[in-house]
Parts: sequence; structure tokens; C-alpha cells
Amino acid sequence: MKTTAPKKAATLHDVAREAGVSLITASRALSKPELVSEKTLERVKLAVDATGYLPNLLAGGLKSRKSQMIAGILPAVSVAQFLPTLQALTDTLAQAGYQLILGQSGYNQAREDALINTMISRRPDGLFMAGLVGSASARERLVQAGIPVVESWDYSDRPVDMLVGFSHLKVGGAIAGYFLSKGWKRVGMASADDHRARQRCEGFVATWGREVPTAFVPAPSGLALGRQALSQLLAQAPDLQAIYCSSDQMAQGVMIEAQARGLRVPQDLALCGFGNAEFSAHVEPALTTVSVDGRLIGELSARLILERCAGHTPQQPIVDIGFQILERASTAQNP
Amino acid sequence: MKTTAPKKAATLHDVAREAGVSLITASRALSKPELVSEKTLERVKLAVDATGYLPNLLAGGLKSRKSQMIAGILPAVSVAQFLPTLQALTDTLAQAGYQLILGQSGYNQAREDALINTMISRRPDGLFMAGLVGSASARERLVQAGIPVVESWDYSDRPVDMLVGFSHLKVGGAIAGYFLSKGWKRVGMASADDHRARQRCEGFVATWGREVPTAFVPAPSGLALGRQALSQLLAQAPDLQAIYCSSDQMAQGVMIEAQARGLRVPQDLALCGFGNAEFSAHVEPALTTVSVDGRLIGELSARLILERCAGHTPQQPIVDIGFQILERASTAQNP
DNA sequence: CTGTTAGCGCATTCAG
DNA sequence: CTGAATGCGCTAACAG
Repeated sequence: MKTTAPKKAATLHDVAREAGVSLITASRALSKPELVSEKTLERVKLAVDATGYLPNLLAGGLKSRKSQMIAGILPAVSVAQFLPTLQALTDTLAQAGYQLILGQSGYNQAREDALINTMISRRPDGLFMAGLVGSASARERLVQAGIPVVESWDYSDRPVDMLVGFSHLKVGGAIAGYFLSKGWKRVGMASADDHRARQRCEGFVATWGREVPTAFVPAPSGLALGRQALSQLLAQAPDLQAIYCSSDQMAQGVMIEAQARGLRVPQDLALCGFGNAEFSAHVEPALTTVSVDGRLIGELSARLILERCAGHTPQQPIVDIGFQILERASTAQNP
Repeated sequence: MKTTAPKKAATLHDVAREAGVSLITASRALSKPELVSEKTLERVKLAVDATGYLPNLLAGGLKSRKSQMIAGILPAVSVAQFLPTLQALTDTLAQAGYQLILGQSGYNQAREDALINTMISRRPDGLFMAGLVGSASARERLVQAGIPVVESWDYSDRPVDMLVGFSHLKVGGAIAGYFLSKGWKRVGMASADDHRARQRCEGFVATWGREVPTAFVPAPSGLALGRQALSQLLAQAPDLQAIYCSSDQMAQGVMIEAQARGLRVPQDLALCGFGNAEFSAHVEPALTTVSVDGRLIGELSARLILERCAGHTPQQPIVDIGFQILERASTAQNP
């Protein structure tokens, strides 16, 4: 078996020579075939196969100023919360020939800032942010870069450019309103300490009317931290009737810890989560939660970016996709 | 407030002019500061700030043939399984100044193939695959591209280039061995129908010695599919003693469905999952599962790629990281 | 429909 | 230590 020596990759030049046409004709045959005659098209295609040519998008992008890449910045990919968004974003972009460059800010403002610079250095055609851009200087650099930017999973009247999200203040308020409607008096919160989770807490307190016992855990929250959080909360306030948890994962931890302590959910302790994870409808008791359409965020964000990349101006650059409280057994009226 | 018109981004040329040095001196000041005198270094730095210069990595990469990008291909980002790997990979690469370009093959061979081409077109400095490269032509193109490639989450003696993973056949065999050691006679499997999950099933059957009732569900498997799978299995074989599930998520679904049917776990039905998800140790009963160090896969893969990018030859390009059965309450000996 | 001429922004030769 | 020239691979703009 004769292994092809890994010689330098074929360039468009090689293709053109092989096909007996000029460089630009070969280029057009590949990117704008409608401008080229059937015959030459055929010859170029044969030459491509013969040479094993794979285009160099970097080089093309340098001239055309289109990298066909979109930067995507998340706090951390391991946050289940953002997965449907990431999946939809990646898929929708890929369908249009764009790839995502991934960055993780680690819930850290300085890293986010540096990451935005790094990303801009790669000249992406657009940028997606899970969350709002934190620093003023980063906002400015993004505006300067002149690329479409979608902020998401949050709300602001003055985004850098475009936004697909919802108000965490309103979510917190809605949960507090729901708790009020239940007639509960002694309630608490178990929350991650990131910006968005804290906003929900603020919204909760604003509607509730006064501070409530709260356990903060480091983001990203998980099941184990939920168990810890309940212990903390019960130490402060042993007679809580209901707890809002900043994620379903954390709520599951709280539920397990409660059951381990012999507390019945919801009779002794009602629970509400956030995010509507897959398991939430299936655990026993089923978990009341706040549903947010993460897939939709990803898809709309991609569409907005693509539209702007195509030179159009979206009619609705700020989309509030809202949210919904899903009432389930974990908050069934306790007697 | 005078908004800076989004004029064209500053280039190194602008910086050089501003600093009163030549283009190349400015270039060196930024990438090889040790070759430049203190004084000029200072002036270049000032010029960078003055112009708001952000380097264009695309242009630099064109000449230097280094894009500082690594391509990463996953079946789907929404598979919780791969998250620790993805997180560790992204982090380790970022520390070395590399970013990840993400691609999803959707458990589809043709898409994987096309995706590899798309990725090669971006001239990444390396490629990470969750799984093995499926098609021979893709393997060939990767070899031709001459970039470091790490296949992962599986095992092969002849990877395209490097590999960090473990044998799914052995996992299946180990689980069957464990089931045999328990003395169970009537066992079944609930599995996703992707390549790796099927390999575990094969390994199971090989060690078990004969076929067992099996319910296959489309990948990626989840809790809801687990519930369905148990229904299917019980329809075939109502008196199963134990079931191996191809993911912890699916096992949780099977457990919930079992409990909904009044079956006690493990007394009436023992369960073993795969993946050691966060919740698995906490559910009631705690889930026996197979633990695989996903973070390690990501980190080692990144290190191997980085080492090769730096021109070195890793001593151990094929790493079997193994796995471990974690015995918990869901397979406690039934009487 | 096709080709020629110029770069895109930077880094790699080589010389000073 | 610094600089001038050259070209990475491709495409936009203009000719034919």
C-alpha cells in the first residue's frame, strides 16, 4: 500500500492548473457556480477531486472579510441550563455554513473581558453571549468591531446590539407572587451566586416585600450544593414552608436532603426550581419549576446574527421570550 | 458624547506608524518582545493603546500556518456525558491560547464526514473527536491534513493519530461479569442505539454467553426514553431480575417507571447505569453505575494536541484511561 | 462568461 | 537590534 506522502495541501492554484482555467474561474466555480459555464464547472469539479482540494477559509476570509465563524461565550459549558441553547445555536449556524468558536468565561468578569478580545482577534462575523456583556470597555470594543452581537438569557433595554432573553427580576417576582398566592408565610431561597440567579432573588424579595432567609452557593449550582443549601437554610430557619431554588438540579438536591431528614415534600416543605430540566417532571414528587425555552433562544439568536450577516436589519432586535411557571406536585397546596 | 465612528479596525500598520517604527518591529514587539529593545517596546505598547489595536489572528495564521484553533466534534453537545470532557478541553486549550471550534455530527456518519471537511477547511491546528472517526475517507483526509488528531471515548489499536479512551466492549463485559457474580439469571438491557452503547451491549452478551432481552432507543438516550424502554422490556420479559442501562439518565427513567409500576429497586429489579452522573449517588436507591473520568479525557486530549502543536512527539499517544464499576444500592444483593 | 491585477494583515525570509 | 521585500491562499474589482 503506497501511502501518499503528506505533501502540502492542494491550493486553488493547483486546481486551476489541473482544470486548465484561471485562478479566479476556479474560485468562482466553487463559490458562485451560477457565474460559470456548465463545461468549466465540470472540469473544475474533476480537478478538485483529482487534487483532493479543500478550500482554505482563512485565506478567503482575509480578503472577503468574512470568517464564517461566530463566537459563542458561555459561563461554562457544563451548565445544563444552556445546552439546548448551545445545541440549537450550533445547528442553526451550521446549516448556514457558520461554525461556532466556543469560549468559557467561568463566571468571571475579567476572563469574559479577555475572552471577548481574544474572540475579536479571530474576526468572527458575529458574537453570541449567554448573559449580558459585563464591562463597559468590552461593550465599546464590540461596537467598534462592528459585528452583530446577541446577548441572551437576560434582559436589558439597551443591549450592545441585539438581545434574546427574559427578565430574571420578573421571574423572581412571579415566583414570589405564586408563593404569596399559596398563603405561605415562611419561605426561603437557595440560590447560586451568579448575576442572573441573584437577579431572580432580588425580584423575589421586591415582590415578597421583605428579605427572606437565603443560602447562596457558588455557581454553577448542582445537586450536592442543593443538599448543603438546605442544611444551611434549616439552620437559620427550621420551620420554612417553601423554598425557591435557582436551578432544578439544586432543587433536586434540596428535595433529596429534605427527604433524608424525614421532611415530606410538599406537605412539610414545598419546592420550586428553575429551568425545567428533563427529570423535573418525573421525580417524585414532580418538581414545580420555571420553564424557559432555551432552544428558542439559541435558534432566534442564530437567526438574528445570520440576518445581520446577510446585510439585513432585523425588525425585532430585542426579543423577550418570557417564561412560564409550571405548577407540579412539589408545591401542591399543603393543608 | 462623540461616538467613535466604526471605522475600519486598526491594523498593525497603524500601530507601527503611530509608534514610528517599521511594521515588523511592531509585529515582533507583540509576539517576540525579547527581540526588541525596552524603549521601542514601550512606544509600541503606547501605540497599541492609542489605536485600540486588536491583532487579526486570521491574517497572522495565513502566513505562519498556525490558526491557534482546535476543531472539536461531538455527536451532540446536549449529551451530558461529554460535558466534563468539553469543559476540560476548552479550558486547557484556552490556557495555551487556543480556541475550540465546535461541530455536532448528530450521530450521523454522513454529517460527521462533511463536518470533518468543513473543519479542515478552517485549517485548525488540531482536531478532537468524541468517538472514533467513522469513515475511511475521513481518516485519510485527516492524515493528509497532517494535523494532530485525538479520538476519544472509545478504543482502537489503530487510531488515526492519537487516542484517549477506553473499551466499551470491556465495559459491557465487566457489567455482565458483575451480573453473573450476583447470580442473576434473567437480565436485560436498555440501550441507546449509537455505536458506543451498542459495543457495550456486544461486550455484555459476549461475556454473558447468550443474547438477552434488549430495548434499543434512539440516541441520545434520556429519562423519558428510559421509562419507555422498561415498558418494552417488561412486555418481552416480565420477570427480569436486573437491567443494564446505557446511561444514568436512562437508568433513572427505568427506576422511576419501575417504581411507578410498584416494583421495588433492587429487591424486585436491580439496575446498573453508565456514566456516573451527578445525581446517581443521590437518588433513592443510589444508582450503581460505571464511572469514566470525562474531565481526564478532555485534559489529556488537550495536552496531547498541544504537545504535538509544539512540535514534540508524545511518549504515549494511545491512552486507555479505563473505567470503574461503582457498586451502590440499586444492585444490592436481592434475597 | 472569463481573465488580469491588486491586495486582505501579517510573519517569514533575508539584509543591514 | 531593526528594516525592506516577499508571499501565505484567496477573492473583489475591474477589464476583456
